[in-house]
Amino acid sequence: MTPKAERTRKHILETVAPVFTKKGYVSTSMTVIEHATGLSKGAIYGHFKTKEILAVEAFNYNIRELIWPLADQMNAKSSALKKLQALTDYYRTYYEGYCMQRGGCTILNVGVDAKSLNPALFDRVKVVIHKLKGGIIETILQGIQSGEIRPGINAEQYGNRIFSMIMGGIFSSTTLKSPEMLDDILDQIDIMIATELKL
Amino acid sequence: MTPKAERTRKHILETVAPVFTKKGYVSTSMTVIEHATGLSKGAIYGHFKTKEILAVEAFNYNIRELIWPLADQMNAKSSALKKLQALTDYYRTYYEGYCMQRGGCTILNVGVDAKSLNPALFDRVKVVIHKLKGGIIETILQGIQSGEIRPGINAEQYGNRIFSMIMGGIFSSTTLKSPEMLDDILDQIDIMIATELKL
DNA sequence: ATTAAAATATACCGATTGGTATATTTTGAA
DNA sequence: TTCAAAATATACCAATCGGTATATTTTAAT
Repeated sequence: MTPKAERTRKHILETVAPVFTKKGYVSTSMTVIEHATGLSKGAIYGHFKTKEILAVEAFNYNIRELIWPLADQMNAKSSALKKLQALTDYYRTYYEGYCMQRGGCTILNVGVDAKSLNPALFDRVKVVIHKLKGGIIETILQGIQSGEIRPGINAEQYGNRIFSMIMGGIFSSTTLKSPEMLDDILDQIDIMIATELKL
Repeated sequence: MTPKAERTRKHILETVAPVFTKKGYVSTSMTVIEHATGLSKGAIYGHFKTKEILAVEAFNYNIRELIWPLADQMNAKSSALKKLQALTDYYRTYYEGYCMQRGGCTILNVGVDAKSLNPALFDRVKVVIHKLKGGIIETILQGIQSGEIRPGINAEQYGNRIFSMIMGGIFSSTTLKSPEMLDDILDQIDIMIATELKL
């Protein structure tokens, strides 16, 4: 790929990704994409064969920028409990740092939007959710092995709980425009970790 | 209104409400509505002035069937703790009883979908959420007054938590098609009530 | 049974949808 | 500087969008 093409491709993805997150797949028309990117349909279709493919790649772009920093922050810690702390800390800055700038939570919005509208995209969301949840579960298991977390703990159960609580907090915060609701849920997760998981 | 008109109006709303919930506002075209109801555009526009009005009324129809049974089940109990138990019990049968038959959770789906697509509808969702949350908060306050719940409890905080956890559980369950995730969150809420709220 | 009104169907409207064929411009190696 | 290839713009396509004017059918009171 030509350097110019690579630049344009990235430009399209980074300007279009938040639009898809905010407006959804169907409502983000090619005309909207033309205006947002300042490019013509010819240019856009030169880089992405269909709108559906563009939506999937935009989602992947969002996830790359969303999951990587989170994984980095978690991996920077060696202790399992500190990794979980890094998780809640990440989402404490999430609302203002990511959500507001990217048209909402990509996982939540695309998860709801693509379910019965774009099967390829919905499959991708499910994979990402499984990865995210899997990371939490793995951390809990690591904590059990290292003696930080109580051995009797059901890692998958708590992984599901933590994930669901974060998603619920994001839904409440974004629809009611009150970041405190997410913060409070994150505090609750911290308490749950300290009182139920911690050995 | 003529009895026939009233029947047709109800027929439209009850067949179209789950479609809007499932496919979202923009993707539910008038052609889709024609096929779903077996009626023509002429008939539909005879009962509802615009698509936006139809969507709002379909949402109200959904909520009427969603919130009323919940309110009934809660009001049937006199004790605050039993009212909260009725809340979690309601959502324990929710996934199979309502969600699956109505194209998903109306509050979650419309909350995400209408946010940047249909302001009138989004305002309605916010009102409904406030009512639902308000009912939980009121119940907690009643429990404090009756001596069932610890006096120091922040009712609004716990109301927000319970609501967010339910929404998060519904999101997880519906996107991953695993009802157990919602059930587990509901168990967690019960535990939270028993260990933190209960006097 | 008649009949005006109410309910519904038909046929159409301009605008917009995703997508494409082709013309034009831009790029970068020679 | 030249020039083929790559990138982008233009102009268009059929299909579908929400909505409406009008014709037809159905209703229900007389």
